[in-house]
Amino acid sequence: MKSPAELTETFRANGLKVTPQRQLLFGLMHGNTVHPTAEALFAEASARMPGISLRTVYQTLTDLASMGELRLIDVGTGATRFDPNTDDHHHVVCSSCGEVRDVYVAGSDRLKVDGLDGFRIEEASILFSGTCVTCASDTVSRASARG
Amino acid sequence: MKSPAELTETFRANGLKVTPQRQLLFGLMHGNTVHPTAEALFAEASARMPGISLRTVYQTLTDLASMGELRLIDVGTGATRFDPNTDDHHHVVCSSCGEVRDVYVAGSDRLKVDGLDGFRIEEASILFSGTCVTCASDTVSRASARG
DNA sequence: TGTTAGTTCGCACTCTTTGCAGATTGACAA
DNA sequence: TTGTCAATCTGCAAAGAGTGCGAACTAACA
Repeated sequence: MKSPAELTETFRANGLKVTPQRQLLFGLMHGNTVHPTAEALFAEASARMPGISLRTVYQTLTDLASMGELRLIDVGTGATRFDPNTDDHHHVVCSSCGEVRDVYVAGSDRLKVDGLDGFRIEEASILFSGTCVTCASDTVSRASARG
Repeated sequence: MKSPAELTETFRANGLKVTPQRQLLFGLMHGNTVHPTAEALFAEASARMPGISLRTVYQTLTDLASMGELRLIDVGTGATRFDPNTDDHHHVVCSSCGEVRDVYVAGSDRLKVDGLDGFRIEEASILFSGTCVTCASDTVSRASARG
């Protein structure tokens, strides 16, 4: 995703207005690596700008996504997550706490794939799931406590 | 997924009852390759057993999934889809009509993956998305019709 | 400073799925 | 065949995640 300053340019160039709400969201998303949900972003935004609406958060996020400035990701935890990293990458999700991290995969061009006949493929996404360190150690702690 | 007869055994062995509703759903899912949603299955079931409730469809599907007899898949089209194919496989979804097909991938063990440090990975799923033949030809037809 | 088109916000509403509780009914024993 | 009891079924309410809409507001530019 571009920097807040660049996005300001881009928005104006596209006939879109740059409002305080949008600037706030540009800032909250820029360099954000936690893959927040709209609700999480709304909480952060509300802390800095009381009164901002969840509707506006969804609106702006959708706009950014349709401009290709951020990616919508669905890791199966219910709510869509937003990722300002537009590099070619994939994700890993902790099935316990839902934490999401970026994953880079090389060599996918050498995979032998069977069953795509008839499809014109536009995208391939790989989602790893497992347990993050924090949740793994929590489990160990609880196990020790139990026995 | 096991055959309806085998599932009957398994259910009884696990202290679960085999009701007409469940038998119907066993039959509808066995060998089913369309990856139906609960709603779609409910429609089929209703045609054969008027009065069956959507709640029961969800219940039974969830039971089968927790017994490992079918997989819950989320291709980002809104509703969860159910897959009786429990082989190690992946999926491709048509971004236009939502059709889902099974895909077999070999060589994934040779991928170079960066970013999984700290995670104990339990699963990796690959989701291809693109346009199916039907939708591709529809697009062509419409384009021709337009001129 | 005025005009106007783009925005914001809140509310109602859709969609998918789950929780609950009373009415039913398999499964097994007598 | 009958009885018992836990498992099930069904309908309805409700939760979570988004989206459509319209009135009030405001950024952008003349």
